Parts: sequence; structure tokens; C-alpha cells
Amino acid sequence: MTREPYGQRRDDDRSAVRRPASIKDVAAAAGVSPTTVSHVLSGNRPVNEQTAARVRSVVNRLGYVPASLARSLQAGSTSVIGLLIPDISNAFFAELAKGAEDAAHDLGYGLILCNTEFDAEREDRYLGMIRSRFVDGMVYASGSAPSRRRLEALMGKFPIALADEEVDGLERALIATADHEAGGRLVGEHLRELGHRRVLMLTGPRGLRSGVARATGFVRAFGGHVVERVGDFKEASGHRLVAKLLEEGGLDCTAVFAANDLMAFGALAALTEAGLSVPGDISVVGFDDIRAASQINPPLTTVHQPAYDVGRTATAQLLQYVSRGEVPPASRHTLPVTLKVRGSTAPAAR
Amino acid sequence: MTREPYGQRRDDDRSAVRRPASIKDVAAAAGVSPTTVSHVLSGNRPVNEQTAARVRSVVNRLGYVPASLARSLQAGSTSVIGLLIPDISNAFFAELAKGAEDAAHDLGYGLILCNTEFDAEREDRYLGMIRSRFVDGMVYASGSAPSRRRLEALMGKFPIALADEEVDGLERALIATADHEAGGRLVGEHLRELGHRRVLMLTGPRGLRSGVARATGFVRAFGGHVVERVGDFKEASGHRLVAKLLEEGGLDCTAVFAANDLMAFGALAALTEAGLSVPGDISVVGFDDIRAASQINPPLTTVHQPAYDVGRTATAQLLQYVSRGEVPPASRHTLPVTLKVRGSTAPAAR
DNA sequence: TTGTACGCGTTATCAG
DNA sequence: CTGATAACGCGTACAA
Repeated sequence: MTREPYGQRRDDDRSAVRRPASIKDVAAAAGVSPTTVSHVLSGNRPVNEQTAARVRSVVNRLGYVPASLARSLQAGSTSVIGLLIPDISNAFFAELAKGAEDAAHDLGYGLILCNTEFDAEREDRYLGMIRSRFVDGMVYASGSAPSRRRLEALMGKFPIALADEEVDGLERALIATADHEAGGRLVGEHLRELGHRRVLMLTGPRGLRSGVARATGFVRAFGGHVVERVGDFKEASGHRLVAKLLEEGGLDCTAVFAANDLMAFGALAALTEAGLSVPGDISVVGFDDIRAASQINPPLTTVHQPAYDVGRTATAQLLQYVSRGEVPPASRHTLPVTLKVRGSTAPAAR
Repeated sequence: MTREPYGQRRDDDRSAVRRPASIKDVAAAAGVSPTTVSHVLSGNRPVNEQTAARVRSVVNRLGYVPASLARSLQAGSTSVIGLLIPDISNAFFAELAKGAEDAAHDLGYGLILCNTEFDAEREDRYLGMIRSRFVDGMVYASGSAPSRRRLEALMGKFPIALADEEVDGLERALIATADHEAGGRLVGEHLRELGHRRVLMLTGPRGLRSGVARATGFVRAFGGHVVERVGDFKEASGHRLVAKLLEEGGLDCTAVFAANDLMAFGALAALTEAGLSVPGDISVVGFDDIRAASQINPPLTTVHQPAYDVGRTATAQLLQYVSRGEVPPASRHTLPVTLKVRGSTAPAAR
């Protein structure tokens, strides 16, 4: 096993320890002061062309690269932000992450992926990164009911933008979400027009504003009877809830409206396994419009959420202020959703 | 618009600028030295309980949190690594990222998401993070043909692990990949057993070792005639290549073997649009086994790659050495793949 | 055009 | 049990 630490041998020091060249090493080798080296590289002030050339040559020879850490310390910011999400393998959050990464990259920021797996402890640890100022800001798209207190305290002191999910009591914040209420409304109208009168609504965890908004929009537009069951956004929970109702013989509905596509997939599977036909016997509607939604059989009718734009907008908002060192004012972006009518919905069975 | 910079007011300084409390502030307010404050918090050496209590009280009052940046500067490492991938919205890389994030989190490391969109310039910028030592290491899963020279130079000096993809000329490295050759072999055997004799093979970009390995395994096990077309791993390219061959009337094959599931989806769509039945007229096989593969119609026969494990293994390998400050020795992990036989393959049409 | 000196916030070392 | 000091590597105000 090789045991040498990383780094490069200093030209002027044959000690046993290799370490990366510092600005001092360059200065010494070029016969100038560190200040001059700094200015040659930054262009922040004019340097004699001969001197500059000599410095550059030494920089190349030693392979000197300024330590961004030291620069950050002195500058008071790291040009890195965090993106806190529950599950990167969920296509919705992957799209959101892509939007966030694009926006960050555009402004020269790095993005730390904070994947919480819905784990509060893990979320806490990641939030510590903003308190210890390792990140300049945080895009919070937890997806699970966040601890209001903690978040509230943090939002007063650090730049945090909310993506995809609002948080009760934090109205004065940077927020980018899809129009969940409109999404619910679109589904409600669609099912009503198809003649459905009794619908099973599978929700996500309680306490999510987006869920409330969706339900509100849906119930109001639908007007019929709504049976509600609480799940956790995972495919398994959609399957479990529907299977249980079927066993108990209590699924007297003609349609299922799931909180997201994954749960809709689970419901679909449970219905099919029970010998029911979708949409012949029962219609199914999802939410998110992840890629698989259009590819499953039957193709899923669902609400398209602009996941990429939600991530991009939240991040761009955040950085607009972070990059100026200002406290962001409240600012809410509600992005439009659309209903994708596919093969999983049909007129209500008589 | 609020214009106050972030931070907290110092208790002992009523200057106009709010800034976070530093260890000096705490020390002054508690009447001890910064050294003592440091040790109270780290527990690195015993501190008189009375003194410690006083310090802790001040820490709470001022809301002091150690600046991780300064700690990193002094420690010489940031406890953050980078994950360089082409596209986080590709389910394969999302899974890989999840594995990498889990492994990093387990060892107390953060993970910077470097999404390149197959863009060389963007990749370069991200690789700069390791040269400037903002990250302690990098997991490289580019997926596109990387610039060998650049990577080679970097790998000699910095801890880099290769995930999912080997790189020619870099045998002596940390590598975790799926067994692509075995994957190709499994597909070859499967199609041969089904009686196929002419297969269209859609590959990814040239110059990828994984592609060569797959093709080698496939061709050897299959034994029949293989027509090859080069794509770029995207759904559109699968569609385009197949559609073009169909137009030209040159698709005299009974099966298509795509380089990944996305391209297989594209091929599937093109075939269906041309009125061909899958697998009745022609069989289709993918690679990766992303979630949508089992949900598409017909369900896709494909090679399951352990994306999560590839990410997790590569990262764990990297960190095992990074965390000790050692140069990693060469070490290759080849993870097993399995063939998922689903509805998109059938005996060759006569 | 260039250099000196200091601060950023922390921890290790060495001395009491 | 505690403190003073140096060092990490950089940028820059100030001085020459």
C-alpha cells in the first residue's frame, strides 16, 4: 500500500512531506512577494509584465492552484449552497435537483446534495452546514413535514429558500412551488366530468401544505364524496392502502386520486392484482408526471409538476440575494401545472 | 428590501455590522482564552466544570457555532467530496448518486453534485474543485468518454475513484463498475437461445470501456450477425437510429440490443410507430433496469445494474483512503449483474 | 510597480 | 487545568 500523502514536492524544500505549493512557495521561487503573486493571478492590480511572466512560469512549474478554502475564509463565503431533499432516486426530486444544479452552476456556485431519506437526524446534520457557514444558503425541499421551530429559527438568520413545499408560519420567505391547489382542481374537474361521484384520495403525510392545497382544490371542484387515506409518498404505501380497502370490501369508489405518481403506481398494482381493470372498473390519477407515468400500462393520467423549474426558480431566487449578501425579502413563485389526461381514467363505471 | 447582511449582533460590540460570533467573542465574554472555548466544545482535553459551564452558557447566548471553514483550513481537509455525473435526471445516475451520498454520509462527508450534462467545459470547472482542494476527493462517473490526459494527470495527484466506467490507461485506480461484459454475455445467450440470428446493437458514444466490454461479451456469446449503430444514451437517439433504419428499409434484424434502457425506450417507440409489434415482430433488450423498464409496455427485458451499489462502493473505497490521507492503491470492484427477462423478448419471428 | 502587515476563525504546540 | 502563540493560505489596506 502506498502511504504518501497527496500533494506536490516543494521545489525549495526537500523535506519528507509532500504538500501542495502555496502562494508563499510561488512568491519565494519567483523572487517576489505573495501580494504580487496574488495580483498576477487575480488581475486586481497592474503588475509589470516581466514580473508577471516570471510568476506565471513558476505557477506552472509548481502546479500552483490557489486553495479555495483559504480564499473562502477570507472572503466570508464559500460559493456553495445546499439542496435538502428527501430522496434523490425519486424522479421528481431528481428533476428538481437538476434545475437547482443548473441555476447554481450558472452563477458559479456549487451544490451539496443533502439527501435525508425522510430522516430527521440526517436533516439536522445537514442543516448544521448552514449554521457553521460551510454553505452560503440552502434550498429546502424536504417533502416531509419539517420541524417548523427549527426551520423558523434558521430562516431568520440564514438564507433559505423553500422549494416545492411551503411551511406553515413561514409566509415571509423565498418560495417556489407548483400550483398544487390548481392541480387538485384540475383533477377534481376531470373526474367530475367523467361522472365520478365517489373517489378514494390517497394523501401524503399529514401537515404538508401542498397536500392541503391539493385536497382543497380537489374537493371543491369535485363536489362528490371523498374517502381519505394517509400514505407516505412511497409506492408501497399506495399498494398497501388500496389492498387493505379491497380486502375489507370497502373500496366503494370509482376512482383513486393519489398524492403522487409512485403511490398511484402502487394503487394500480393493487387493483390489477385484485382482478380489477383500470380504467374499466376504476380510474386512477397521480400527481407529478414523472417519466414512468407515461410509460406504465395503462399510461397514467396525472398532474404535471414543473419539477425542474421549481428547483431552478427556488435556487435562482436564493442566489440572487445570497450573492449580494442581502437578506431575501418574501417572494412567492407559484408555477403552473397541467393535467395530462392519459389512459388510466375513463367515465365512471355504472 | 431588507439590506442587512446575515449574522448576529456581537454582544460586546455595537458596531453597525452584524457578524456571526467567533470563538474570540465567546472567549472574551466568558473571560477565558479561545483555547479553552475550543476544548470545552471539542472535549479534546479536560476543562474545569465551572469554567466549562460558563463557556457553554455564553455559547448559547451568542448562538456561537464554530466556522467549519476555518476548521477545514487548519485541518487541511474539508470532509466534502464531489460526485461527477452526466445527468442526475437519468434514473441510473440518480440511484448511483444515492449510493454515493449514503456512503459519504456514513463517514461524515458531504457530497457536491457535479452534473455535467456531458459538457466538457462544465466537467473541467468541477474538476477544478479538487485541484483547488475544496473537495477531498472525487467520484468520477462521467458516462461520456472522458479526456484521458486530464484525468490521468489528476489521478496521480488527487484521490479519484472511477464509478460505472473504466478509463483506458488508468488501470491502477479505484474502480467500481458493474460487470458489463457479463451483462453483454447474458443478453447474447438469451437472444441466441430464442433463435435470433441477426441483431441490431445500439451503442453509446465510442470510446467507453463499458461499451466495449458489453459488445465483446455479447458478440462472443451470441455468435450471429450483429449490425451496429452509435447513439448517445438518450431516448431520442434510440428512436432516431431505429426510425432511420426502418425508413431505409434496412432493419433486417429480429432483435434490438440497446446500450441502455432509455435508448431501448426510444427504439420501442420507433418500432411501435412503424406498426411493428414487440416482441411479436422484433425483440428489444435494454441495459440498466431503471424503474420505468418494468413499467413500460411491454415490460422491458434488460440487464439489471446495481447502480446504488456501484455508487456506494466507489465512494466507500475512495473515503477509506481519503479519510486516512493515503494514496489509494489500485483496487477493482466488479459488481454482478443479472438479466431480467420480461415481455419485450420472444422467440425470433420466422 | 511592489512589499509589509494584518485579519479571516480555528486548532496544535508548548509553556506554565 | 489553562493560556499565549503560531500556523493553516489567502486577499488587501496601507505604506513605500
